[in-house]
Amino acid sequence: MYGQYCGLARASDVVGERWGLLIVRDLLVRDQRFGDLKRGLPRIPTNVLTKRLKTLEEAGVVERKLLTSPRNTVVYSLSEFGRDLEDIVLALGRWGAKLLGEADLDEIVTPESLVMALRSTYRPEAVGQTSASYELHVGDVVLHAIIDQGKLSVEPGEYRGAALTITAGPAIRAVMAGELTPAEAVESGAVALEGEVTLFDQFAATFRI
Amino acid sequence: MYGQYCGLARASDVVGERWGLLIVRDLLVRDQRFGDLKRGLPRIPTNVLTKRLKTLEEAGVVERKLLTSPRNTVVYSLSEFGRDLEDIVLALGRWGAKLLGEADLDEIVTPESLVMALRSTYRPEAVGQTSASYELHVGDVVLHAIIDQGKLSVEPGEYRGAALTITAGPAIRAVMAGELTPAEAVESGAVALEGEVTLFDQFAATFRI
DNA sequence: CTGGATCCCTCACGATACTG
DNA sequence: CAGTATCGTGAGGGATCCAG
Repeated sequence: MYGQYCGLARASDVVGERWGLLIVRDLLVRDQRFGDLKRGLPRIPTNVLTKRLKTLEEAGVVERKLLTSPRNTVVYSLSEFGRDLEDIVLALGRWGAKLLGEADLDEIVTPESLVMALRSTYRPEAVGQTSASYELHVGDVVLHAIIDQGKLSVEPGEYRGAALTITAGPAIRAVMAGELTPAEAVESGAVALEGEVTLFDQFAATFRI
Repeated sequence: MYGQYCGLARASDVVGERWGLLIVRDLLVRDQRFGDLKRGLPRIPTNVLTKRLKTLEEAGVVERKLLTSPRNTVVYSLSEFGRDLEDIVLALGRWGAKLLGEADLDEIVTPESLVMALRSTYRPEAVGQTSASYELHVGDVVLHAIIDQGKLSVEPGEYRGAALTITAGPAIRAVMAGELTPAEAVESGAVALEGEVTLFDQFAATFRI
């Protein structure tokens, strides 16, 4: 399509089209059904989603699995080749995060986007070999991050027993970008804490744009 | 444009549009004038190139410089922020290289694409602390790679005094992918060597898809 | 209800010609 | 050389509809 015999051109063909990498992002968090993807990417037309999934499948990035367990449904899953995109998606998300200012009013945050945001901004050197656990609420989105001896796991959903529960709006980005100190964020009411509130400083140091 | 408050979505806005990353690729090799970019990307319409350059400039990825030295001309150059894309472009090119089969007849190889191909497939562990220098000819494209104590430099153009000069077609990919042994490639005439021909084995081990 | 297919409209892209 | 102008086409956006 670009007329170039070049790896980057081939990659652009497969995952460089509109919506392509966002679909991969969501699949990196967990397997998804068609409707899940549509819910996570509300602005994508269904015909485009269908087309992208077909392209990705033909390129060996995505696998289409038929589930018979509850009833016949389709699940989309990344192949091993597709999973190789993880570091690239994380790096590109980290790069693009520097372009994030305030959120537009019509912009949403999804569980998948936030999970990848935390995974991409994680700084192992900030935590050393310590451990911690956070439950994060941003709007309706709930996810949790567990750091076990320096190893990070971020997943969607609640985590009972999190050491610290953080409730915030998109302003959480300002904290992660260092534009707002943790103390200021709490004071202004932009962030609410529950649990070991002193851990919030560590959170802000651990996830950094 | 995607309705998501997400770093990856912002990155897709800026460099994810058609031709975007290929323009960045070419600028990673060297500063380029409008005509240089057009020559390196023959299939891009000039109005699209104009638009992309404007988008990239507004995002702070590209800087537009006015040269007065020979005469008034414009040169496009990556900003520091734009240079941060280097590892991502290399990784994505490496990933996409796995999708490269035979070249289509209408596909071209440019100096920029080949330079980045070598940079992205370089395996430092294959050379250790040794040194070597290669001049590579693929079609009309000439470039050279110099490895000095394990440190790689790949640039367009000739290099007088290269230890080994390699002349090949797109089949050089098959060697780098391990589908063709260096010996087979030479025997079949797909690759011609000049200089320290025994170095070709090392070349094939050093640049690996 | 899920997993799409279809329709229609718009706009971005592609090709080419032209200008300061 | 560095774009701008014009115009045709195809892909994307949005809503609705349909089959299992």
